[in-house]
Amino acid sequence: MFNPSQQGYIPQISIDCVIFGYQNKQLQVLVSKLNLEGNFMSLAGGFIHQNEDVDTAAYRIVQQRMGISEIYLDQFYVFGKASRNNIGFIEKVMELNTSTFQSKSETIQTYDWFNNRFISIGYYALVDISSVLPPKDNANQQTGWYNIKNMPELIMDHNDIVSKALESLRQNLDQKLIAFNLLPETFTMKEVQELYEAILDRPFARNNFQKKILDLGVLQRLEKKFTGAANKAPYLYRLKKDNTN
Amino acid sequence: MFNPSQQGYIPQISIDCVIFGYQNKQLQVLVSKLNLEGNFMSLAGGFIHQNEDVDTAAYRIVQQRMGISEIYLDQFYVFGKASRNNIGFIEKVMELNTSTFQSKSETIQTYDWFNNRFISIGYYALVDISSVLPPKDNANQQTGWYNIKNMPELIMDHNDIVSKALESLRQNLDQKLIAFNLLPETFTMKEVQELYEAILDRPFARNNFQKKILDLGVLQRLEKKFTGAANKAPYLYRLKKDNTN
DNA sequence: TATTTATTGTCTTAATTATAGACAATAAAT
DNA sequence: ATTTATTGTCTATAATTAAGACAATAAATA
Repeated sequence: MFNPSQQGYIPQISIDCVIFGYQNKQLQVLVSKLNLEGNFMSLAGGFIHQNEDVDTAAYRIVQQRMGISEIYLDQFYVFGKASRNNIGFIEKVMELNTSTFQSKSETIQTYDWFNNRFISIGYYALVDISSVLPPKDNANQQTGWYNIKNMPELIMDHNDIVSKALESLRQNLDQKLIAFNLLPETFTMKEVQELYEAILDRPFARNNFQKKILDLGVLQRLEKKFTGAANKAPYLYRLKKDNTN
Repeated sequence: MFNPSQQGYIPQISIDCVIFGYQNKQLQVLVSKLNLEGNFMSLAGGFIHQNEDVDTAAYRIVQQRMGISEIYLDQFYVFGKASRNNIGFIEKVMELNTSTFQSKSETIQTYDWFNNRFISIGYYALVDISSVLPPKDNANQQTGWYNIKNMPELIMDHNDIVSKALESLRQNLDQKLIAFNLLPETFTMKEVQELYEAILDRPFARNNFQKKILDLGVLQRLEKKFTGAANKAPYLYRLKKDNTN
């Protein structure tokens, strides 16, 4: 984000990624606290190399952040307001980081390309939280997963980007079968239901939900899961590897 | 498109607009033959001024082409392959336009910015063909409306852009009620049905289609339309001005 | 003027899908 | 052996969608 040069990047275009995870029966978004004085919370973002597909750049940005390579990504919207620049953000940063940035004029010159108006391409990523390392910066305790219902204030228009990403995720949920990207390899039907309830923020009837999901024909039933609870054990499921089987 | 300078434009970003119309019971797309030797057919495209919203730029591009101001527009996809540049296109143009472009090296320098890799933001527009002037360039007879089922070969990846635009239009048709933007102010139910059949490329049962559309509650029934045909005259409808009424 | 013809608007019925209710199966605690 | 909480699946009901039927009608035809 603070690469002081735009060498090799396409100017005035950025990518912002809303990384969704699922934990504690709630949809979560990965937010990074920037390594600066002041409470600057941000989505995973970056720029596009001259010889790089936009999709590839988005993968790179999320991979660097998450340390995993198999990631579900969807491009969902372009944020293109003329007023969309980093000036207000940079000014706040300089105000609170006088020791880091010597003089205002020098800073403005160094980050000149960054002060430009930027068009941002929005992507959302769906990751299985349980398969990634706890995404804490050593320095920044506040970096991590935030409940979508209780997001902190983010820099620039990142809160709007999160809202639009959630809207798109909800839209696509039934057409593409992407929710399973938020779950571990194997899962129970109840976990699927709770995930759908978290994403769509509404309850489902257990009996009918199970039928609907099984009728999709994309799940493979595995052995029962040992829970230790004093009741019938649920089956584990996983996505069929191949639809032709 | 052939502005020889990028003065004031955001570099390496373009907008391409798929302008949809409806005529002869078929969905049509507006295609322009470029004012050059050779059969270069293109979508309506352009660039974004530094101080202009991306949405505003798209409106400007379509308005300049259509000569009308009330236009329905939707941003639908970003085309961002690294290989997406104009070099192959420019080379073909130069090959066929030796008198216009003196020397190859000079041309390449003049259009240097244009030879860059470009990221294009796709919009589709829905216009009422009957309310716009016949969009013929005086010089270019081939400029005009083309049946979506019989598109000519377009420059660069414009055929792919059309395909993706149609896909998005179909997706949005039921959620947003945008089809009426393709019809004149007043229309019969049969015309609505034929429009839906053209867009979705499948038949609808007349009785149930009429019920479905009327149940939306967005249409206002007007007087009967005189057809002169030896049968019952159909009602005219128009969109309700205000949903609260 | 009565009849015919083609199309429109709407009603009724059938089929399908979604929602709600019911209950046996079961894993461990009592 | 009984109790308890949860799971998987069945049946019954409601709602929606699709198919069939028919009267209304505008102008041509007899």
